[in-house]
Amino acid sequence: MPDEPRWLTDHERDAWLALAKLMFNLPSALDAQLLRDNHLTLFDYFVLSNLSMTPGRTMRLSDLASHLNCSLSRLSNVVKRLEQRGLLRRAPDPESSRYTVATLTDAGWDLVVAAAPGHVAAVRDYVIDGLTASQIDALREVACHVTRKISDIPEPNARNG
Amino acid sequence: MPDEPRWLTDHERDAWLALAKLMFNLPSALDAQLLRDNHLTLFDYFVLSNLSMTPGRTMRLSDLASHLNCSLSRLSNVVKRLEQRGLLRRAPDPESSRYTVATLTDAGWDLVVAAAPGHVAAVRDYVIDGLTASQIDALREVACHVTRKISDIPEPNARNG
DNA sequence: CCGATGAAGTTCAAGCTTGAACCTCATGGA
DNA sequence: TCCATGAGGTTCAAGCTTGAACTTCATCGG
Repeated sequence: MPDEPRWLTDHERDAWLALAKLMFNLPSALDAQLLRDNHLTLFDYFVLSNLSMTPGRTMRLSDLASHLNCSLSRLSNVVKRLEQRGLLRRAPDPESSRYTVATLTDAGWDLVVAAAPGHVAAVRDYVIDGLTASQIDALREVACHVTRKISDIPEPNARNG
Repeated sequence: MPDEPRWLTDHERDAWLALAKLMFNLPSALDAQLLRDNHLTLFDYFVLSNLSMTPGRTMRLSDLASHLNCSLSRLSNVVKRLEQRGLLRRAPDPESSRYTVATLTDAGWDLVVAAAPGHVAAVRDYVIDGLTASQIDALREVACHVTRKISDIPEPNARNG
């Protein structure tokens, strides 16, 4: 427990609160568009989209999970539902029967193709359009900084000095 | 349906994917710290923190809900749990019996005071520290831009031109 | 060849969010 | 006075996420 915590300055707090608001509301805004127009959550879309960009439209579930930074448990549930809807198929990996691969079906491909324009338009509308090139640059830098810090997770409370 | 959607450039896509990763993972990282150290979710913390900064430590639920950009239904559930834990109390608003106000208890205040340093340290660690002043500025501008676009929601698909 | 270890994936219970239905209270019109 | 309207809140069912327990498969040591 530190003697005197380093509180945020006004400048920092404004930035943090704005980011927090974004973090709370952007996912549901993007979910809403995809659910309304394509009956997909953003997470579903990312799963299908990742498969669609892979040669063979096929990935191991464990690779997909680390790409998406999600638990295998969550992915397993989502993939099961997507399979029930006929958007992808699961099969044991022919190269090593201890993996499972997911393969996008034609219906899944068609759905990604149909959903992409609306989704990209929403991303443009909510995020990208209206920003200058240097703001987009700064956004990328800041977001990468944050995700790097998060995935490090060396030991949040390490204070052995 | 647009003839040819305006896909993202590489530059734009890098920024968007980084933001998406942040959006998916920062909430759980901050939740994890608060849950581990104070048995609070980030949303719980915001509720208590908002009350703690209000004169009288009291707010109407509907005001709280619009401050937090959340549904009244969600807030009602969360407030019920926080009340069961003795962190706040609900009561009809003395000024107009059709409102309900939530008031932070002493235990709730103590918990916010105890939780704040660790939470701020996590925000610093994951987000603020390591950014330059101009990056913090850009973060605020970009995040405000996004939240403004979201809360507008004039008509996502309006294309009557 | 056999058992131990560990990674990949599934399942289940518990908890949370959402949206719809519902209740209550205040206001406004007849 | 009485009913209609509508905002504030609550509740309930349905769906999703999480973490733990469990199964299966491959690798490694004896």
